Amino acid sequence: MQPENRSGDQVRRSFIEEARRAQIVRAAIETIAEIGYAKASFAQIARRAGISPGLISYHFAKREELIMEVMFSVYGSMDRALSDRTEDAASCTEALRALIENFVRYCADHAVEMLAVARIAASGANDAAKARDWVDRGREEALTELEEMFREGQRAGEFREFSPRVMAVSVLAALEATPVELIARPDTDIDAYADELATMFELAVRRPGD
Amino acid sequence: MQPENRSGDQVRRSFIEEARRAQIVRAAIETIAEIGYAKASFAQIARRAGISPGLISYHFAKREELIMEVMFSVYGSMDRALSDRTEDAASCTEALRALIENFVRYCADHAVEMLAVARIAASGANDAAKARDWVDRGREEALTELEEMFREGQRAGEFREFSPRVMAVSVLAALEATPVELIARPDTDIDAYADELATMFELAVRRPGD
Amino acid sequence: MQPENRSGDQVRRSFIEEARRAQIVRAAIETIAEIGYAKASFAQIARRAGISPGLISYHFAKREELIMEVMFSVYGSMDRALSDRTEDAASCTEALRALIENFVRYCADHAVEMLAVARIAASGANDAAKARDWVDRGREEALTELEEMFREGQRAGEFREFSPRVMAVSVLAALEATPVELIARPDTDIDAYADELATMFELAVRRPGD
Amino acid sequence: MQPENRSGDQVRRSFIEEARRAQIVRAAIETIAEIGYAKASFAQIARRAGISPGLISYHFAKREELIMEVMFSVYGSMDRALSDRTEDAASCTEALRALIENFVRYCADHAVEMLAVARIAASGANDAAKARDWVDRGREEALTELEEMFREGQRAGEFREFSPRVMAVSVLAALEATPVELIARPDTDIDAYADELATMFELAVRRPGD
DNA sequence: TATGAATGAGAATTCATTCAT
DNA sequence: TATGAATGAATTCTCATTCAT
Repeated sequence: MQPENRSGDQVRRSFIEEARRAQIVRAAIETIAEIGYAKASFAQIARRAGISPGLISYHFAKREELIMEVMFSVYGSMDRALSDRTEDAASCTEALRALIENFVRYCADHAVEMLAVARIAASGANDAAKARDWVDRGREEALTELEEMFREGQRAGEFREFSPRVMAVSVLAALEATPVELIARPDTDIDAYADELATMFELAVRRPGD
Repeated sequence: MQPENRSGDQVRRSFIEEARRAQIVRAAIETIAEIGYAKASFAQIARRAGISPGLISYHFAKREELIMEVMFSVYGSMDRALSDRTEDAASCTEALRALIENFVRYCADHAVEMLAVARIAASGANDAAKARDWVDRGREEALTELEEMFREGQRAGEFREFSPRVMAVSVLAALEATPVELIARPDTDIDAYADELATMFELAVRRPGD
Repeated sequence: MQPENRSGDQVRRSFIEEARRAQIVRAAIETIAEIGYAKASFAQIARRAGISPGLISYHFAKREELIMEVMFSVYGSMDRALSDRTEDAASCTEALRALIENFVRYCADHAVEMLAVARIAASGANDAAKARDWVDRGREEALTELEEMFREGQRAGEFREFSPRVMAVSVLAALEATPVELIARPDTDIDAYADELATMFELAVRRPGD
Repeated sequence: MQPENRSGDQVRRSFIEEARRAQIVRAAIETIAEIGYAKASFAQIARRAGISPGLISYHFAKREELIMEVMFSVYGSMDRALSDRTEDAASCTEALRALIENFVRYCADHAVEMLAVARIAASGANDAAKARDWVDRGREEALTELEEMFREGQRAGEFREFSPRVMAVSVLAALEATPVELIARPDTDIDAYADELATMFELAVRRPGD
């Protein structure tokens, strides 16, 4: 669901270095989710990680690199979680439901990460420009895949006639709105939420009368 | 669709001052929409307006005040545009369609403004905190109104049983996704887009079999 | 009690111009006394005078000029008030008492002006440098005159032996502390205050046993 | 002689950091004493300390914090120096003399510091407001203590009848005038100055005929 | 004369990044 | 590797002063 991975960053890194990088990325995610991108200075992130600000620069050449690592980390994990499970769908309707339910459940377990990347993408900061472009490309790919799925469902006579693009945009918007809602209302029944969403779009795409 | 207006800022302002303020607000909106909130410094905004950076401070006591004026300006105009037209709906279904179509058409005419306020709200910046709170309150009100509309439709037997909250969140998300889509694809047929969106949610809410 | 007057500012000024200048000087004095030198911007002074900030610059070439006019105005009036009355003293003791009592009474009537010039002199601001120098020269002259008075009293056998300089510094300090005290405690009985001060220094200077 | 010390700023600081802070405080004191509060910008202070302006902000969150540190530093040292020595006075007369002499001697050794805090207190600047309040409270306390001492001397029949308040104000004024005088006349004989001042006020307070 | 909008020169402050240790 | 002190660039904000009206 995301674009090509990190170009050619085939840098050999020791185990300990990888661990530090992961720790810093984790601290960055939490800090951004909690206080927002603009206030997530190296000082804040370092404080949360229990290290010194200089160490972040030691491990990441530029702030941009750290932010991109956040992206790779979050979307990598998300892609792994979602891709396994959407394959074996018997119909487009089932595939759509599976996609929505899996995504919502993933959000429930990773709301902080989702919030962090959303904040990065939304921030107009210079350091986040590359990340934003990357997210935008990823979003466009996701939209294309969704459109393709809708077109297939229409070809198969499973879905009614509608604009695959508008439907894709709306499904994606509804999905992306989930983390904020789950954080705002932590008591939300996840399965019910997922089912509501899936049902809503099932009704929106199915042939009338089916 | 937005919270109470500016408390008691009944400052008398000359015509020329009002014009300048409007010009600066306009330049701020365009700058934020184009290069993002974080990069929209006074220097950038002033450059676009063809004035000196100091003049912005001359007209707006704090950056926060400028940002709030952007909010008031955009949402004020939006409220005026949307409120007139949603009243006279014969049914909840019609009301929902009217709301969606009006909103989409408004977005088509004011995509830049909508993008700017979205970016302000998403920015974690300190100067935007008040604006973000204000938008959040407005969004919560909008959700409540939508939920109420759905509940009424359900009471009236017009809508099927579903979670008003999830539906409201999804409708709002789809609406809020519109400006980005319209800017990304300027050739989009607005009326078609609005109709697609309205139909989609009509099908999602109506009683099965109707 | 003050140094040579304004060097060569023999500018002819119309009556109306003099009136404006006086009005601005008055507003400056009140503003500085009330909110302090640092916050007494042209905007503040103009607001109090009911005019526009630009008009101050129209009448005073530099801020420094306005500040100097404040000085001339306050010390001019003070000199006039004090000089008339200290002449006809029969003894140094009487002269000292007359000086102290006259000064205290003058302070009581002009506390605001005295506070303003004190604040100007104490402010390290660039614009106040000339005024500060001028006050310093005036203070030095005043000290010299006091010292001379003490020496004369000592020569005449009226005063005990003491350091005229230390006594002069202390008398001046006590006098200069008066405005602040009178403003802090507006209910102070002026005549009693003046008498206390005069008596205190009479006892401090008189020959023991007298 | 000063109000309660810094509330609860028990921040752990490394040795090197403490040293830098002290160096900056020192540079601030000297700069303020030399060129005045208003001109003592971070740039000036940093130039004197041989560091970059940003480093001051690195060590002190706000300008106000630096200014308060100047206050704590100066008055802390002063309180330590004065409190030890005024306790064991056999009479009020002796206590008064001890107070005056100790203060003058302290001023002789710390004229620059005394000048700096006086300038801070006199500056109307916003950043100095807290310091000014603090000094004002301290001054009021000092006056109260002096008044109390005078009242006690009067009750004991040691002092004549006079207004303790006026005497306290005048003594404090004379003391506060000392640093300026000592800086203006560096050759002043300190012990003689102290003795003159003490004698002056002894004569002013003692019962006539004693 | 008078206005008040406009400028431009500082000011403090924030922060990624560097570097000596 | 790690620290955290230090730098320097960028930003907002303040104001005397200027200038078109």
